[in-house]
Amino acid sequence: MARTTDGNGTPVPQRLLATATRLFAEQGYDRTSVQEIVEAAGVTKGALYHYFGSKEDLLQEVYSRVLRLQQERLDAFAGADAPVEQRLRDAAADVVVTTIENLDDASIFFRSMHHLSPEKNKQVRAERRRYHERFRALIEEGQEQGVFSTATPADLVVDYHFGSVHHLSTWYRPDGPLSPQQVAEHLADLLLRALRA
Amino acid sequence: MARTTDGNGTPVPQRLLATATRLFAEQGYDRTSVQEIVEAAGVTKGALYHYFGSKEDLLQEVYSRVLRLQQERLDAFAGADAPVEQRLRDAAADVVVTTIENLDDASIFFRSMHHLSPEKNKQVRAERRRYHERFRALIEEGQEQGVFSTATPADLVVDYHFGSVHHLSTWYRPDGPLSPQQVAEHLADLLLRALRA
DNA sequence: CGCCACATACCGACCGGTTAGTCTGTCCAC
DNA sequence: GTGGACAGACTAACCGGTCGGTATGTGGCG
Repeated sequence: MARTTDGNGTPVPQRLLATATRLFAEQGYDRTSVQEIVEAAGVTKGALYHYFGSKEDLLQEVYSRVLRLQQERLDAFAGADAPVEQRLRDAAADVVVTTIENLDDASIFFRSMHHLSPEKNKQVRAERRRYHERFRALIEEGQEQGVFSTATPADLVVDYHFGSVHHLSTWYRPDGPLSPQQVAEHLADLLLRALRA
Repeated sequence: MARTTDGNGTPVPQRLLATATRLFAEQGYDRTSVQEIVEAAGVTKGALYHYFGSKEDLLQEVYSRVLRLQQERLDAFAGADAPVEQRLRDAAADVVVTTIENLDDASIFFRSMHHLSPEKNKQVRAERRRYHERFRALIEEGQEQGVFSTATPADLVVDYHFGSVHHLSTWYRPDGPLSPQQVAEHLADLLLRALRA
């Protein structure tokens, strides 16, 4: 029997990544020791360093997974065949839902960015900027068509919205009164109302 | 001659706190060693532990300073003699300016909260809730008077705005094109426009 | 004025504990 | 029997915090 699945059904690398994600979100990157991760995943350090080059690689994996997912979803919504205000609303609401559904990833993302080495950080920032710019383009499109106000620079509007998305991991609780979809609707509403020409 | 000022003009405790604030903001709490702090402040560990009980106390000092300041300012703006939309706008803009002017404090605040011990964390959260509720009351006042839309729960609006404030430490750069006041005007505008009845 | 008693401010060697990462060895599948 | 998939003991570098000691200042007293 291949050791890669051990007692559990999921292969070791995935299990390590999932465990690390949970622990990083709960305790923070620096407060989580490699020993803790491997124990929780039911393996030893040998296994971890067999699949990952370093503890930091584990963190970077979380980042690239999140970024890839969000970028794909944004591309889909932004490129849809609908009026720009509809496309922006859908994209804005979707990123809220996706963030809430992966709250662990989100809190790691915003809290532990500065733990990455300069090169990896640069890489992440670059990908993030691409995402940012895609979103901004959507707003600018609406401004040019006259359906969105031009009172506020598009850049700032993007940061305004992503600020609230970023903040979700601080206050949103799954057992609270609002479902992810409801929160998403409200936040998208606020954005669209702020943008009314 | 009193040693408290050593070669430098500022007294040792303040110097230690200022140095720690800068380093915590630059590298994060866990990544900053006590040794590093005392070296940068030009003293030794003996001095630090003479004035502070622990490394954590240093962090808590930052928190209580920020919270006290913001609460005072909010109280002043919220209790002013002006229409509610004016008071909200002023308060919303002021917290942006104050945050930008103390960006180090702000990034520590949001990034290192979970590094505080449970008791201290609870204390900080309680103070933060008071602040949150004061702000919410302002919005509810406007909603009751019919000048603000009731489409979005006041709670969520508060989190929406503070999300963007929180996010400032991620993207705002002093050498960017916008002054703190300009950013504050824009963000307050966005909030007020989103709230138009 | 001079001297002693004490407090304050700080130094820096040191301690127990923890950490990320390494390395050698074992075991099983093919 | 060869190579991938791990196990787990080990290391070297730190870490926060402590502690005995010292230099300087201050107030009381004769």
